[in-house]
Amino acid sequence: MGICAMIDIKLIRENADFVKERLSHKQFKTPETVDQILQIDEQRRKLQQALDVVLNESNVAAKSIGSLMREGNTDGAEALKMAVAGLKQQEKQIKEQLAAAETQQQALAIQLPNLPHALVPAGASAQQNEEVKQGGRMPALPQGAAPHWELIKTYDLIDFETGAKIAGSGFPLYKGKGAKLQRALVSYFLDYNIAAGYTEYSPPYMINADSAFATGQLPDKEGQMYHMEADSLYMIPTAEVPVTNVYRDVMLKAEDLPIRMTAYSPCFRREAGSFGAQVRGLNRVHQFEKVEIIELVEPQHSMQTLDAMVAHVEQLLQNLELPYRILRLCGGDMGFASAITYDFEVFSAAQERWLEVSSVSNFESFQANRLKCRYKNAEGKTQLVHTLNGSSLALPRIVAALLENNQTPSGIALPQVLHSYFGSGVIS
RNA sequence: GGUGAGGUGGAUGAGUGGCUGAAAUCAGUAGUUUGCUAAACUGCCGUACGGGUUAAACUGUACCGCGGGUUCGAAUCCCGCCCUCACCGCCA
Repeated sequence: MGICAMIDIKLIRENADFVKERLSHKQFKTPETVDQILQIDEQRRKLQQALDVVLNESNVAAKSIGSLMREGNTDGAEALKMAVAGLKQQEKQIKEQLAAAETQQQALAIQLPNLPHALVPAGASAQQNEEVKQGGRMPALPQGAAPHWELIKTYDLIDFETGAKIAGSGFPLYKGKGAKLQRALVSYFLDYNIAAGYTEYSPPYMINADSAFATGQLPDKEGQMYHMEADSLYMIPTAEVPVTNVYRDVMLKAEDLPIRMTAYSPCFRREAGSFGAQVRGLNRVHQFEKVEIIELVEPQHSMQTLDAMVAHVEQLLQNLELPYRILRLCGGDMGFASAITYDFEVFSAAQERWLEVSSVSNFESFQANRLKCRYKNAEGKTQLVHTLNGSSLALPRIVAALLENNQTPSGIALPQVLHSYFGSGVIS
């Protein structure tokens, strides 16, 4: 078993200071981990070399014994067997040490998050995120406009109490026009993505540990996922996990790229410890609907692809006629596996709050390294692909904003693009 | 859940203890030939981690679903597990 760092071990060996500098941007608090990795790595390689020598001696001896046997020289073969007897013991001993070193190095290596891209602003928390753009028109709501949880009651769209009875708090029960609105949004989002060239997938909603590790949910976000202990499966926190894992352990050709996938799925998140005033209604739930886009591209194109994905999501928000802003996340607010992330927020006018509805990230080779998803580049060299993904879009907060921003005395006026999907232009 | 068959390189697929890192075919690739297209012929063509080199060459080790075991030596024998396929049972 090799060492599976998310960051290339060669980069750490050759440029430890650069790695530390970038990690500090991501608020990584223990730069000494890098030095520890280097130290263990050196040790590990020495052991590996020692083991190779011993194994080589065994292999050579075994071949000689084979020839002696074939010549009928049993005495010579027996003598050589005796002579070689000690090698086994040595082999066993070195193997144990090597395994220990590998385990140790692996344990350290998986603690390192992906390195942030040069564009990523410094900063420790959401306050330092950089607003790159605002768009859409702010609605002018009358005094006393209702927040979405009241509108949901008014139009009988979601029964939170019964959802709580069935499963627990944070598991909304959509009904009637609420359920239909969900379906309309999912269909519209998928069609919009398909029209842009993404291939639709409908993945498993549970994943095994290998898949969760490959995209970076394990070990970093173990506590965020629902775990089915009896079957060693996790409920997906996002379609990103099953869909990206389509290409785990796959060798691609350059002409296969880019690979562009979209998938609808429910998403399950424990959201442990995040109760409070800010989580009313649809602001934060344990189960929600989302449509995801995922791309696998050649490394030299990934930043351009990221921009294209951002533009794609932005257009979708414009089509929904929602006021939005785009944030470039600072190092401290970014995910573990991401090199650069743009968040999309819509303004939910009655709550007067910005709600995150999409997060578009370039993971560069971090996920691909864990996925072992590689391709042969133009020079015929094997190289890791770059992976990217984003939501287009997550439903509940879109629903919240649509309800709040479009409330009128005669009902909720839906944006034009949804009319055919919803079968009507208004929720009344 | 039961029974049976099977998991080998990018693909198909041979291989039941040493000369097999793995036949053959296809795909790929470099070249030769032919007036183009097509075809034919020849060479090359797995991955990972090391050593070595300016870079190569060269070289060590590991890998034939995964993990153990037997053996001087395992794709090949033994044990456990996973997965796939077929049939049966159960079931939306």
